[in-house]
Amino acid sequence: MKTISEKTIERLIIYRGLLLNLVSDKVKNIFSHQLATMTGFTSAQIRRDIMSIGYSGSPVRGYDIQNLIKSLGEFIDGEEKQPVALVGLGHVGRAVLDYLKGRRPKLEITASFDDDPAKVDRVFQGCMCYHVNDLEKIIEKENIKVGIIAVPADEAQSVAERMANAGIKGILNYAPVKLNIPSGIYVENRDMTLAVEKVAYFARTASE
Amino acid sequence: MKTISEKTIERLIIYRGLLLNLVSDKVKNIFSHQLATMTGFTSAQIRRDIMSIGYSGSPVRGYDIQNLIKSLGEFIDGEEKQPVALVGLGHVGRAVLDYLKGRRPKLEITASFDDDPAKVDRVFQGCMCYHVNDLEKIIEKENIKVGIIAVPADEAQSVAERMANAGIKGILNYAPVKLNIPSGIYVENRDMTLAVEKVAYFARTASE
DNA sequence: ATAACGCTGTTATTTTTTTCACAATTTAAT
DNA sequence: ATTAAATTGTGAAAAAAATAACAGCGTTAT
Ligand SMILES: NC(=O)c1ccc[n+]([C@@H]2O[C@H](COP(=O)([O-])OP(=O)(O)OC[C@H]3O[C@@H](n4cnc5c(N)ncnc54)[C@H](O)[C@@H]3O)[C@@H](O)[C@H]2O)c1
Ligand SMILES: NC(=O)c1ccc[n+]([C@@H]2O[C@H](COP(=O)([O-])OP(=O)(O)OC[C@H]3O[C@@H](n4cnc5c(N)ncnc54)[C@H](O)[C@@H]3O)[C@@H](O)[C@H]2O)c1
Repeated sequence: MKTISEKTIERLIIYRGLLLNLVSDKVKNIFSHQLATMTGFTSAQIRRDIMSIGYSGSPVRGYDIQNLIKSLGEFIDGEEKQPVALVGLGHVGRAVLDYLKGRRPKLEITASFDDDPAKVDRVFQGCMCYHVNDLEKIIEKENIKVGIIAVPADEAQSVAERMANAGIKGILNYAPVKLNIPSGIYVENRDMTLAVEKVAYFARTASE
Repeated sequence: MKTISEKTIERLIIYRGLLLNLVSDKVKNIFSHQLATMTGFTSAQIRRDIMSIGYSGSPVRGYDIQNLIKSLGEFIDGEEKQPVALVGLGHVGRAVLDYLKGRRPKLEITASFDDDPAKVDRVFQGCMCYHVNDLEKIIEKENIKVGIIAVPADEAQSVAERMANAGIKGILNYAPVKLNIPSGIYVENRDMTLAVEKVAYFARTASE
């Protein structure tokens, strides 16, 4: 199968989210141009993206919503449920934990870690908080491949290294630092300062 | 001046953040290939980006760190301080407010809004929380052009419309919905589910 | 002075991503 | 059956982004 770009994956995820929100008994099908209006992408882009996962619609009828959701799901999520580890139960960690809870059946934060005695060994949102010392042990035992970093900036690198050692293959990093880890591990950075600065730049220059 | 792409802006912001973190009296200059190692971009890319804001380094010496930070700052931030409005003081809103506090001199959340009586008319991190009913009034009075949305998903569209009405030009949206607002307003979406799904996808497929 | 070095600035090239445009196809109407 | 209508799937074109390549220059060593 041809490799799919990061941008395409992002759009596919957007389509799936959108479709999940409009499931109804009334409408069974949807056209690429409708998805285009809803997302702001072009219809050609959408047809191409959907083509790339091997799903086919029908001319005249468009795409069958239920089947498309199913195909997108298989492509994005794979077969098995993916457990996720979260490190750092501060503001950000808690928001993330609350938010993901029950939202995607195939993704669940099954283990969290902190080094604050007030948090360790308690259960948050149904998720056990372990001491960060046990990180490798738990991640290996539960065969977790996805990690979220929500610790202060100067702890992030060390957490990332330990995740890498424990066999994590993808990291979502909320700390505002570039992580230095072996290639082969996918890292997605979500730096809030960057986001605000970017919006501020376009807000400022748009009006000139 | 030629218009600068979104991707370039993101990288410029990354360079600036990085340089701010390594300010020291020891090292005065930096080479494009050093920035390349630190960021993971190529040196050619970096020279090109820096060129695009009109800054020039010196052969042999590379870039003067202080001057480069200054040029990047002028380009990214502009002259004047930019006030920012935050709507929704839940988990996400609070994290954002705490986090941005004092981090960028030119960016400050000067007004926040909620509809929860327990929060309205109180001060959080030095930032006044107004009732969301007064949104237009305050935003217009303080001439705010940048807004952050951190309210529940089904409130986001209405908040966005009110922001647009009040003259906001850029929105950072943490709610997992596509906002429908007039063109000319820049919108940056930060959907956490999307981020986790993306990382999970690459974690899963990388190891195959 | 001058030569050698190693960098930047910038043009050219390549690669990737998006858009265009239309033949093929399915359905519904006649 | 035949026609008309409207959409998909996709090759081709265009646009955007990244990389490569190197001339020219400032610095340093000699
Ligand atoms: N991307 C964003 O939107 C955003 C917003 C705010 C903050 N941040 C960043 O996210 C990170 C967390 O922010 P926060 O506001 O939640 O901070 P916080 O201080 O509220 O939470 C940090 C948590 O990590 C725990 N911790 C500290 N060191 C640890 C370690 N070595 N191992 C395990 N746990 C450890 C602390 O006990 C605490 O519970 C910071 O790096 C911050 O800069 C990002
Ligand atoms: N992008 C992310 O990383 C991420 C993570 C978690 C949550 N979220 C999203 O961010 C948003 C906020 O999440 P949260 O966990 O902070 O939720 P929350 O419920 O903790 O906070 C929402 C806040 O908005 C206020 N509010 C509600 N309606 C309002 C209105 N009409 N006007 C003004 N204020 C109003 C509430 O009083 C509350 O203080 C949600 O849309 C959620 O889906 C995003």
